[in-house]
Amino acid sequence: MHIKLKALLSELTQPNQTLSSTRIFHALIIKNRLSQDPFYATKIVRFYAINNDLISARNLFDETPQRSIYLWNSIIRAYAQSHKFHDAFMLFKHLLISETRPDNYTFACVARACAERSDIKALRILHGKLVGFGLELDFICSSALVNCYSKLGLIDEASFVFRGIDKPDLVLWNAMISGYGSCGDWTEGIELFNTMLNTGMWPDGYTMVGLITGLADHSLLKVGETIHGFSVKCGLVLNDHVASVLVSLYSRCKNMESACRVFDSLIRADLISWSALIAGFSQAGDYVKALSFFRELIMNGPGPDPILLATVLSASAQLVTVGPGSEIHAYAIRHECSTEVLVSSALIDMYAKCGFLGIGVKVFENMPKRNIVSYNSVISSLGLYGRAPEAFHIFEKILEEGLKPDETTFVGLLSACCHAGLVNEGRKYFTTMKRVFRIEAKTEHYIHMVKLLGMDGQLKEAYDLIKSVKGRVDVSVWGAFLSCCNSHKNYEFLEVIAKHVLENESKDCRYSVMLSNLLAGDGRWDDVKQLRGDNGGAKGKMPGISWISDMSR
DNA sequence: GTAGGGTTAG
Repeated sequence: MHIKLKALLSELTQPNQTLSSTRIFHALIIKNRLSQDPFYATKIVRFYAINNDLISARNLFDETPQRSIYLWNSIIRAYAQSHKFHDAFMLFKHLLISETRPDNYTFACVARACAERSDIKALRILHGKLVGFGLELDFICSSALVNCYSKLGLIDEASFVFRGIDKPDLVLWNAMISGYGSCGDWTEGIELFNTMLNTGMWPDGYTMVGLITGLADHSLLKVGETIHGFSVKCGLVLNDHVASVLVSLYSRCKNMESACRVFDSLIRADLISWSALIAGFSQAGDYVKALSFFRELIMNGPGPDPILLATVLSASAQLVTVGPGSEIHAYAIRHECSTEVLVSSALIDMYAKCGFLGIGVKVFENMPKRNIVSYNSVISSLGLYGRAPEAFHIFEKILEEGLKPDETTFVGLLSACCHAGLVNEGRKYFTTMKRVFRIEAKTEHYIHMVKLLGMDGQLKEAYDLIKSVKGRVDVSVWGAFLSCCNSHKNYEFLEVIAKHVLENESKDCRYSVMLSNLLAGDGRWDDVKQLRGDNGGAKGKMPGISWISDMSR
């Protein structure tokens, strides 16, 4: 009988085993009176955990009198992995007062739970306990600690743990390198990488991923390319994980040519790589390509998930045609994920931007569960159509629900005020945001307030508001002010505006166009000519149309 | 004990 059970067990260990096969196995174990055996109990607990049946897992744990450390670890891990951290910690506490001694895996698992719930205090206590058990030099514990400390931004503590280890293994090196990577300290990461190579340790895919993940912007693209080149040169297999990180790196930097090249080299691209590529095209503004890759994925690739659907919906919103977006909506309905918060929020926005506010509102009303993003979506959408009172009403609902409005909520509200020309309401929300909700005003908020005041002719007030900003004022705020001065033909603030716009000249030529309009309005033709002649980089980009229209005015 | 993608703000 045992042999038969062992055979069944190995069959169950296959990745595609299900909850029902676990139940059958459990029943068999009970029938053979083996359920008291911690070995089988552990296996079944793990199977239940994989199938998200924590209740059965817990029942079995409770019913097993002899609890090996494997059994304890399995049930603790089961809770931790489904983010039931409180239960995981309670069990851990029970374990500590039981006769069983926790092992390195227990500490590693609980440490990870601390990191996932951002509980620095608990992690430190755990660290102390682990030292008490004499596990501070254990590779598994210390790599878990290095990971957790760096995930919580405590890179110095991570490095302290790392330096305490005499001859780190590859996983520990990788943990420390990716710690530096994830906190953006790529110079330290590369230095450590060199040290590692000097000790004779050979990198693997994890090392490369760790090195590259922190590189996010254009200035670091070269570094990424060098690392990419290094791994190819050293004959390191560009396994799909490394390749997918590269796809994501190149996509983030909007270098879609390289992203595609690496993507094509993938033997079998998984959902994450597809998503990185599609998001890359979308962020680079190539929405059509993003959607065509999405179509290809639907036909040949893995099934999309809510995250990807939200990405492609935002891409189709940018196209301002409802066709692609509603096709995606239909797809989402067919696959029963149209009511996911992520998907619905993107749907509301897409319908509103494509001219179908009503459908967007319907989607909102049909949502079984909402979060602040969904509320923000509907507020901005209503605002976009000038339906400010309804947007205000949604805001009240947020408060009734006990949700916390965020920065974006107020961007939406202020934009609604702008679209409806409600200066006093805008002022009120701006103050409430700062005083009641302690949200600091950001560029977007200032843009809307400046527009709101400026369009109402309160140019002096708008100017005072800009001057009250602590720190750097983004050129777009000056741009908003400039456009108000233009429409009121007010030349009082011309000099100060010109100063700020010209400082940011190369960034965006729209502002110099508007500035030349203002100058022209004031009859300062020499300045206009100078602006057109002396603006270096922006020169070629400056459209001639505003110039011509101003001359003929 | 180690890896990658995300919605709202015109």
